[in-house]
Amino acid sequence: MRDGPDIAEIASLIGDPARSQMLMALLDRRAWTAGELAREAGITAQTASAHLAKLEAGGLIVLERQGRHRYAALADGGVSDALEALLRLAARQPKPKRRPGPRDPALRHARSCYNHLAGEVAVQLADHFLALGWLKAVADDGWRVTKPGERGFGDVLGIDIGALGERKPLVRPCLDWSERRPHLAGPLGTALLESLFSRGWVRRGEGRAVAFTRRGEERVAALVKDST
Amino acid sequence: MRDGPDIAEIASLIGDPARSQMLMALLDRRAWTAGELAREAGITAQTASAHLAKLEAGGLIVLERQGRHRYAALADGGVSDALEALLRLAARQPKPKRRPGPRDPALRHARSCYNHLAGEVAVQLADHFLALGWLKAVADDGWRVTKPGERGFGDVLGIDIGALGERKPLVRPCLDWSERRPHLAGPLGTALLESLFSRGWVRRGEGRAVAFTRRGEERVAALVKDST
DNA sequence: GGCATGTTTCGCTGATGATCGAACTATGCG
DNA sequence: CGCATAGTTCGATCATCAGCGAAACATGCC
Repeated sequence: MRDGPDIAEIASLIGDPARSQMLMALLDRRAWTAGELAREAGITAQTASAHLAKLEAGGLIVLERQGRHRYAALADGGVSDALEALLRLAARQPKPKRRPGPRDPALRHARSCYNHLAGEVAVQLADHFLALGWLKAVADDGWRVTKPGERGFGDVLGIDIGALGERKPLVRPCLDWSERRPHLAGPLGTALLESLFSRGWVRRGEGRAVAFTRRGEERVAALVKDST
Repeated sequence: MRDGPDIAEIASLIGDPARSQMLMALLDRRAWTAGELAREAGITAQTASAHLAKLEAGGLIVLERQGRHRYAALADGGVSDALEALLRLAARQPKPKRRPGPRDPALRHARSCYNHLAGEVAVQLADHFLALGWLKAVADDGWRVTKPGERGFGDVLGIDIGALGERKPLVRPCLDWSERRPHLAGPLGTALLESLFSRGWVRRGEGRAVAFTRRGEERVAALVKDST
């Protein structure tokens, strides 16, 4: 005799490691094929197929056939809200059993973390934005974009803060796995990575690695030096 | 080789039916003893003990010994945020396998749903507040308290809207299990139920039932008739 | 048509984890 | 001191479900 909706069913859908990894990948708001998600989660195609069917039945994702591919995407904003809330919860747990960081130097330097930038460079950029006063630390471990920040992100990086919408946390700190210090996540973090791609400052490398182009390396180095 | 925090671990903690039921109970922001939670979840004390240990290890709850009791409470607002996000996700799923509603007429009429009021009366009240313009429907299936609403809730029910704090959704619709129409949830829903208790309009009945006193029945009937 | 690729279905196996009975410890009461 | 109540630990059982191999199905390309 329970009242209200069944939260356990939804949570246990997210609670499987393979499924949660797929959902994390989908947080970038793009649609992924079943095969891509299988590879991302490190499972075979059969298993992935079963997982996708369950996620769809649970209303967490929508599936669309297109040719011989089947694209999956998060069902709506409510789903990403829930995932992000869980992410925030999970982020604050110390993880003693985890390795201190990626062994690959390229990964240490710059990599993608879901839909934003992580690694050495990402942490340096966060420091830089804070030092310039583009971001301000606010209560409860949060960050806020300042007025100068709105101008700065627009002028220097071509990011229109206003266009990012009203989503509650426009930017929030995400603890960097290798650096153990925060880098930018949230809509602004996503926009930052997209800006770097579209300006040709970075390219996708092996796996999660992100390779800086010569021009990108120079521009970012100049930015960071500027603030010290 | 995963990046970022482990969302699956947290989600699977919530994903167990017994544990999720305990967490739902704890959403009322009070501290419950281990035994109470065991009864609430319909499991034995041993099992509950194991669950509580896991929830604590996962950082979802905090435990405090006091004499021979052990009180459990949600760790912080981040946890209830995540639970509410999941609740919102779960609420929109049709549940064909579930019975249409409680058989007990008393339960149909008025009962508590987590920390707010549910049942016939609760839905009537929601209709009433909307009709009076105290609440306004806003985008994305939400509700907002209007200026007249702030005065009304204060004058008629003694609820100080300003004192409810800045928690993002001050009020949100919660689909009523028996009526299949929304009633008030969120901080305002909680305050409403508390107001009814403190004014002596309702008393706790058997289980989840809420019994209206003679005076309470009259006052609510007058309120609702007013708006038609 | 024939072939490669992407996806799904079927059947089985194995591991995880929830559950409870029983016994044990800790606290409060008289 | 006993006694009662609250909570925990231990061990064993049992159901659930992720996972994969094998084979089928679907689609696009030549």
